[in-house]
Amino acid sequence: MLYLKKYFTEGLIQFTILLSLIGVRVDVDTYLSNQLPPLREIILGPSSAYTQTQFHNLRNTLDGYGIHPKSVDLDHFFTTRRLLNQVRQLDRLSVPSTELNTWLVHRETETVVSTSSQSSPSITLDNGAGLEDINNIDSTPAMRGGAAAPESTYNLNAADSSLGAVAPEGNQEQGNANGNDDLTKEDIDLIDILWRQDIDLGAGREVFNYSNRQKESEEKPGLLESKDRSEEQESWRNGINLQGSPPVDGETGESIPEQLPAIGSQTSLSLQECLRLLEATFPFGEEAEFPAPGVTQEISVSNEEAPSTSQSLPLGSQLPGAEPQLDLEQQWQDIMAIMELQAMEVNNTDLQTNFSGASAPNGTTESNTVANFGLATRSTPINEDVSLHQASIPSCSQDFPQIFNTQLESTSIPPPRASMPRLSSSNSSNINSTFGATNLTGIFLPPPINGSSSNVTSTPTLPDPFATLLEESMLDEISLLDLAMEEGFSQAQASQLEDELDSDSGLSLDSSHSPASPSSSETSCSSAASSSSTSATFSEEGAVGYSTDSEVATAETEEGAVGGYQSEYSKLCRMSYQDLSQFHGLPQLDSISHNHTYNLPLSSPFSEHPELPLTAGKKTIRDKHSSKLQPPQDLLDKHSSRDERRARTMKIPFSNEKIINLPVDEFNELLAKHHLNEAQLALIRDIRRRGKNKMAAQNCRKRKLDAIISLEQGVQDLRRDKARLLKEKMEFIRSIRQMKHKMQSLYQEVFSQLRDEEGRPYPPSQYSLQYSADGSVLIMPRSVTAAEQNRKPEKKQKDKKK
DNA sequence: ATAACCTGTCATTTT
DNA sequence: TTAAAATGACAGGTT
Repeated sequence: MLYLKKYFTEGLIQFTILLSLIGVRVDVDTYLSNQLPPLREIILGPSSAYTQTQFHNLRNTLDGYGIHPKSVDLDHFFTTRRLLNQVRQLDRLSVPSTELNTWLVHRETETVVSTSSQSSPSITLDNGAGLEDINNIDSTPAMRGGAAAPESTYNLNAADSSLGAVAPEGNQEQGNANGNDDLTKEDIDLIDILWRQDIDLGAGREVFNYSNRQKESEEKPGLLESKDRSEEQESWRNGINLQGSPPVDGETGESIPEQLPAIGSQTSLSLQECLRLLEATFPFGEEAEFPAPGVTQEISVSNEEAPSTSQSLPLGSQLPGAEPQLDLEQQWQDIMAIMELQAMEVNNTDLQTNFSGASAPNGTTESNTVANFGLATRSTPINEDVSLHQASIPSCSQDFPQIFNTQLESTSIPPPRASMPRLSSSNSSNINSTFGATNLTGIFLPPPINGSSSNVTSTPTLPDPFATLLEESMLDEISLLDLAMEEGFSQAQASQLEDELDSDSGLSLDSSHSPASPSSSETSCSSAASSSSTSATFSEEGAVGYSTDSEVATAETEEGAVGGYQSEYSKLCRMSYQDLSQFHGLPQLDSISHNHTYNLPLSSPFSEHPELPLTAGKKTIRDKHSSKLQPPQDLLDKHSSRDERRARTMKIPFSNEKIINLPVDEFNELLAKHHLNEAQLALIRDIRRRGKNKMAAQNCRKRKLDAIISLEQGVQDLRRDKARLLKEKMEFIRSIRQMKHKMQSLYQEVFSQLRDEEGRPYPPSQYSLQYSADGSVLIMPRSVTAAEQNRKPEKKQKDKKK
């Protein structure tokens, strides 16, 4: 056993080292802790869960993944674990409104992660599970190394909050690095109001094709970077301005200031920027002209944040009739889009650069902001890019629900037909093609991707403990299953990725199975052992009735029975090994067996000296090592249990086995048959009590292990179910998205074919199609639409279609 | 020498 | 109410 363990462990270590050299990250702990009892036991020894003290230990290995309770890292570990659990709850279906905030946090933290950790792209793929955690961790003294990045993220938050406060008061806390992660309801409402204003403005801007948006979104990460790194900022700005400004200027001219509501006039620069960013992010967004003071930093930050807020919040608010389910759905879409983008970004840095280079007419008046946008982070870490995309693309996916209200409205400049189809096509192409490039390897094989695509700067800033923590906490904690699920999540749209997804799901299933398979193997082991010892077990359990014939047979059966008790646990395997070894007479293992003498069938039931045969039976095994000089009696005593020795001393005329296993009636008869003194009777009763209790203890421990095993199995089953459900959800979301795509195209088609009384097409900037409750479609002026959204649905009908 | 583990035992509770 | 079973806690032995 020891040798096996040693060799096995060493082999694993060597193999792991080899894999790590190749670049494959191998996390042994994951596999060990992933409910692989046999494997774990082989390496680590018998299940620690079997120890009773472990049962009372909340931090036992079952949950602690092998961390010793006394470990110094334990608190840290559990803190991490708690945070991870919190984040893990994010993927629950019931997403409360606060969830939104969490996601915002997630994005920020992601930025942090990206800046700080280059070596763990896989983390970004997670649903942000580790991000928040990471963020928190980052705030710990040990992680101060990455302080710069978090600050920027907090700035984002601050800007965001200020953004929300813009309407009433203006920016107040822009630059502060406060922890205002959460959007208050007021903020949300304000954003919503702004959003509606945007729509009301009627200034269409369909010009935005997807590539533009994407470009902007890609550039956004640069904002964060730029803020953190002033030097790079300058140089980058210059270069970026060249790229980014032209498109922006083109767009600015189209705005319609007059229609701005009072709130619009109140809005400050940051608000404007926010709106602009919203527009950039959302194709349906309107371009509103606001006085543009020269504020760059905060603005850029706010811009950064704005999309994220607008993503989730305004959508729900903007669709008054939308059920909460839709909101959830959209949030899920957000998540999905985020994941997709992350996946995209990981592999598509080249595309990013291309996009940034290929500027499309993108209307923002302010060169500063443009410059910020233009910062297109070529040298920025991938993760940052990813985060940016998270901000932008999800919005794209989200705009679909609003197609009817907003998307076509905003085309004052470009020809709607051309722009819209292009948009959709580009969108789809991006989603499909780009995602097609997504690769699981990118997730699991961070090193090459990182090295190729992103700067090394972030890596050094990341302390080793941080990286270690990330990897361990993220990969181990979240587990391959979750990770795989998340990945599958991210790849939902790409049919091409289906295979990967499957393989991925296969991976996840494997991971989920791997725990199960071991258990199965374990059970098989146990079953084998139990099968071998089943009869023995029965004989023993039935031994209460107590009928054993031959000593040897009983001895073996008893031994087997002992193993059989625990056969179902990992321990059983060991026990069975023992038994086998004993059966084969392996000398080195003989000493392993403890004194189970009480279990040993002492002999023929009615033999006056049961111990002799018993000890003889055991002697055959043990004597090989035990001193040969010992007299038989010593051996007998030595290998007998205390009770046996006592019984022998007291000259009890029958075997302990009978004392223990006989039914009460027979036991009483037996006592009555013999004339025994008080001492003998007391001893016999003690022997019986202890023997019974001994078996009871064994059963009790067995039950404990059974319970633990069943719980583990239940956890595995639940994980599998979770993975399956998530996969199904992914598919549903994908189909919904496809349907929305179709809807969009149909909308365009219908709208383009509409003609007024004079045969002229309706300008998309002024009219939009609205669904009525009865299923008919109305074309309505934008103003009406906006007003309707705000209050009552008064319908000015024009044409009715279908 | 020590820690971890296993098993038996006792005291107590539960059945 | 009692016996048996169950269980927590501890001790001793083994690795």
